[in-house]
Amino acid sequence: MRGAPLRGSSAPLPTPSRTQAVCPWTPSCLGTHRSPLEVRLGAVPRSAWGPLANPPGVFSPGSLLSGASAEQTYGEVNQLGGVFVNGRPLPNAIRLRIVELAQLGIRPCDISRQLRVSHGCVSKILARYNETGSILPGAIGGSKPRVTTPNVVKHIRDYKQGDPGIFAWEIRDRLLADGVCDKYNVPSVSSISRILRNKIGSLAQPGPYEASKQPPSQPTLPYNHIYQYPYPSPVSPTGAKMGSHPGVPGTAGHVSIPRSWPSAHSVSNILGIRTFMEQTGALAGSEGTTYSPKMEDWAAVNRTAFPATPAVNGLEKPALEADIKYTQSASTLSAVGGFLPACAYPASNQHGVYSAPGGGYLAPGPPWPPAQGPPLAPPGAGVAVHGGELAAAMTFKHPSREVADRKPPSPGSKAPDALSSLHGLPIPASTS
DNA sequence: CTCGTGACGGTTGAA
DNA sequence: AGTTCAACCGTCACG
Repeated sequence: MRGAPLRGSSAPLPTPSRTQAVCPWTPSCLGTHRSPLEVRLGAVPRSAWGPLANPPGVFSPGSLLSGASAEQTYGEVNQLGGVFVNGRPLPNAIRLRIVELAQLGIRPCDISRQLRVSHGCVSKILARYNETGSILPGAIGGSKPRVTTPNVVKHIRDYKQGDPGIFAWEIRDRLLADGVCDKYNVPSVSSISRILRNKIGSLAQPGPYEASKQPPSQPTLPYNHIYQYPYPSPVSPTGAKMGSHPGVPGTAGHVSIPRSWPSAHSVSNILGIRTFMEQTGALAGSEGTTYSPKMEDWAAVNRTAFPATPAVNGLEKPALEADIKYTQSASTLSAVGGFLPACAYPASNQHGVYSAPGGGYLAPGPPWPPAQGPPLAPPGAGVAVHGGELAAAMTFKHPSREVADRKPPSPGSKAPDALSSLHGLPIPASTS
């Protein structure tokens, strides 16, 4: 009922949106799924990104536009004028921005308008962030890690052989009892039945299965592995590993983003955001081109991302620049406060900006204290959790909130403060 | 006016 | 190689 006919892609872009989107988002994709950072930084998860990865090169905005391939489509425009790719996650940069703005106290509805992202999406991202501490989208596609690993199948077979009359639920219990599986990865009764039927039905066969491929996946690392949410593994939290360098793919990678938030970083991000937005007025510039620019961005983003280290460096500059620009922060804030009209959406240059931020997340990995306040921190805590930075943010929050609320006609007035705060942000409490 | 929520159409990747 | 399935996505519209 609700979904009226309009459905997701609100307006079918005039452009042909058919074809598979090439993932302009690539960047996002990268970043998003799995360990974005990781991916980019180096650990490219094989296939997963494959498609995505390629695209970057492929779909440079230019190409997109060029329309060479006729249909490359890429985006659609939502009711707010924002460009999105149906089915694909928003770019990390935007996701990050959403969270940052929220932490600054900007209301979701305002964030939605500013970034031209549906409020539902903003709500979802913020909710997710509060729950998991991650701004990253979940893993798309694929299947959950198999629970019926060879080892499990082997045990099932053993149980069955030992007691041909055993019921699936009994097997299940035994798997748990024997520690073969834990409650999270124990196969369902139906799965066990299927195994009995398909794989063990013909008990005789020892099962090519066993030997065959054993996914490295140990039962123990079920989801998170793949669906990595940023849970900082309890271990990492110390920040030890990840903390240090973002450059490093590892776990840090994916989680990284959220945690990384280098305060400073965040600041820069914010700044970046601004710039990005402002600069880009782009979208505004040419709506028609809209996508392309975006794509570019993304592509750009990706790129930056890709070149792992180098990228980082590259990023930095941009970031810095951004910062510098931002010094003017006032504008930024003002922007925030004042809310640029829709045009704010940065379509194009973002990448520049983004990249910076993107790198940002990666790189700085400091203080985010996911450590204690892991992902799951309570919603309320969510923000607070961040500890230093976030805390700072929080602090700002109120203020900023005020700012936001006021949205006084004269952005300038307060905004500046806010920004400055932001700068300070990282350590407001501590430093200041 | 906000915001949470669910349906929808879409993409992705493993099986 | 192609299909199926299940996961996720963002948008939209409702309440």
